[in-house]
Amino acid sequence: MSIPESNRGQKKSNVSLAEIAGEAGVSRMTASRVLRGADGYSVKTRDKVLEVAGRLGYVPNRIAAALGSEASNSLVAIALPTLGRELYSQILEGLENKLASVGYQPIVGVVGYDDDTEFKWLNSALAWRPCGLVVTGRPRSAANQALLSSLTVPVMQLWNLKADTDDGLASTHLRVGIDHFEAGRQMGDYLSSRYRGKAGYVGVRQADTVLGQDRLSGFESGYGASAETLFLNDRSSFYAGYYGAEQLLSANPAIRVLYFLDDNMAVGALMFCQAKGIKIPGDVAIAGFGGLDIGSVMPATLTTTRVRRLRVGKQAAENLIKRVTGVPVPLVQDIGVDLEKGETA
Amino acid sequence: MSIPESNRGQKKSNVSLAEIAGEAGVSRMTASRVLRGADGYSVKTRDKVLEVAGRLGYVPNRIAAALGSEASNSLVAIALPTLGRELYSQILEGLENKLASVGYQPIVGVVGYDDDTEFKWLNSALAWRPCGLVVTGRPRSAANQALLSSLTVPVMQLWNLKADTDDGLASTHLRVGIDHFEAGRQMGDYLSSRYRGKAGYVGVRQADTVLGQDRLSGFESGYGASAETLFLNDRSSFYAGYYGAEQLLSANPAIRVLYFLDDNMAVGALMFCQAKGIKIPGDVAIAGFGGLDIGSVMPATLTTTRVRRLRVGKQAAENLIKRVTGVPVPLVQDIGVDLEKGETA
DNA sequence: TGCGCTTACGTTACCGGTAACGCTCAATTT
DNA sequence: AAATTGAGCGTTACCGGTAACGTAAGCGCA
Repeated sequence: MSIPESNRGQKKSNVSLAEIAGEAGVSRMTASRVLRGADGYSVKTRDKVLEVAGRLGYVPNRIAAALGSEASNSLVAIALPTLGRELYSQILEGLENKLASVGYQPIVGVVGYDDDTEFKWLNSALAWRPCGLVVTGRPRSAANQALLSSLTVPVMQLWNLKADTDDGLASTHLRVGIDHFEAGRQMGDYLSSRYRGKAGYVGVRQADTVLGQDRLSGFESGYGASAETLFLNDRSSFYAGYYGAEQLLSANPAIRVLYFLDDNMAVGALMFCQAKGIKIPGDVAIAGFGGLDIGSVMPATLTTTRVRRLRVGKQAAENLIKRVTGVPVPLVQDIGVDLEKGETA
Repeated sequence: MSIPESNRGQKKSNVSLAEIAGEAGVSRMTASRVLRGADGYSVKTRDKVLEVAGRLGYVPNRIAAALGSEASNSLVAIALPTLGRELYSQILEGLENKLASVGYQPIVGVVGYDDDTEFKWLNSALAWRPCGLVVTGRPRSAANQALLSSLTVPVMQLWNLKADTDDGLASTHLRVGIDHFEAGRQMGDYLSSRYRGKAGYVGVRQADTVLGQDRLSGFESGYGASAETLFLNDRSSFYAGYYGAEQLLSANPAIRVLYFLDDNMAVGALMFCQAKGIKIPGDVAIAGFGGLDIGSVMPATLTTTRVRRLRVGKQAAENLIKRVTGVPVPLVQDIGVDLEKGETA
């Protein structure tokens, strides 16, 4: 079964274990052992097999391997609400970095905040029998809760740490992220130490889901007063912040402190105030969340909560893989945040 | 806190075709036909099989399907240089949207601009026998060129349209993206119609690769003069633009027009100029590339080249899938760009 | 010399699907 | 009435690996 001389180096994906074995004069099983780095072969055999595999350009077939032994699937399914903004795309970068470094491959899905989309995606992703699943923590429909709870593969819940939000994840599911209530509380606390007066908050709502509710609650708790709120039916964006600030401030001129869902919006608001001659932080103090790069080059550096997004992804991947491979790992891991005291508040 | 052996539970998805078939009183093959939507069964049989599959919560095993028929792999491997910034993450979002809508799954890899990383990733991704491959067009090492050229699955080259850049992609490979030379030329042309004087350009270099070279060439061609250039060994960022503008302007005070690798950097430069009291566009005109959202809320709207990033991804996925399924498709497709005449130039 | 233990393999039986082909039987054609 | 057809379904043989088990040769040791 040797490959004709003329075919060398072509059609890589046609080279199978059987061909390697034939060329090397051993059984398929022996070739398999050598190529997997299992033991049970002599140095001579190993060298011969590796030589042939290298010469023929053998690429192992993970599909067959995965079918053959249920345990050897190295696919990790990752569902993210969105990718277009820095937050989740950097988390994904962290996830991918770590996964790739230990030989795993991510299957990625963008499922928004819609239960139905998520449900469908989960089903098609599970058809690949991933060895692990990554989702973001959030309230879920009963169907999705049931599906996630019925799984035997490890599930990692990203970003949201709180277990008591009704996210339908069983207590065996892993969590890596931050405590959003605490992040909001910290910011509210800091602002209340420097300013008095009415607080305002601008966030967004997507598919009937209000994003960042825990942070808002924490903020109000820390600030010691409830905030005037405005929820835009939109994605978070610079423009949403610009527009939101305009709306909220004109409706509530007494607002002294403005908190935002994230830095994109806070920067937009900053631009709005700058355009309108509203003094920051003299007239209105502004705070965001996330610690995006843009904050650091603004005319006034943004007061925000810095989150190590790459780190969240890496740690999530690491813990998930540990669980997959049977290494003990903490159920919940808090990455923590840093309050960035900028010039806008 | 750690739960070592919780992996041991019952497998939810061990419902196999055989069980469905048994329950429904038909052969595996018939159940397979029904579940795949192939033909060759009666309405009665179909209803029975579907009922059983629904009741037992059958999730098809794509791994087995892919092994069984070489053609049925619905995995698409996607290699991106980075994910943290808006550009590639939005392209990925577009890719994923389209792929998911037609039942395909993306396997994602972040390979930077390093040939070795890309080579390793390609090999591990190919082990999943994807039905298509997406990479970004750029100069490649001989090994990577050879690998890509030896493949029998369709390859989609993203972003860079030019065929004559030494990217090692065979002429059968698909391309979707924009003409970067033309985009630069257009901008240079526009700026030369409004300003005279020395031009400057700030870009970045990563892993010995100068990014956006074609745009720079086009820009110089359109502007009618070569530019003072500065290449930072860094990722593109607001801060890089801030710093780059500072460096280049102090070294060449005569610069009248500043062009940047992308909008992130242009915005950073804008901030620098604003901080230093340099009038825009009175003293220096600034132009970026990409059309990021941030540009539209700046105190002065950014002059830039708008690119529909989501569209690039969607179209790339669409063309690739067409090729995979044998539908005729243009080899090269230009998404086009729009010159955005803002207030900074 | 015979017994057990290793080492280094080979054999067999799957994993869960699908392609290819074959069979049956009722409806239609000749 | 015999021949032809095709819808509907079953059988067989894989796909390319891996787990589990079997076995022959070599070695130490009683």
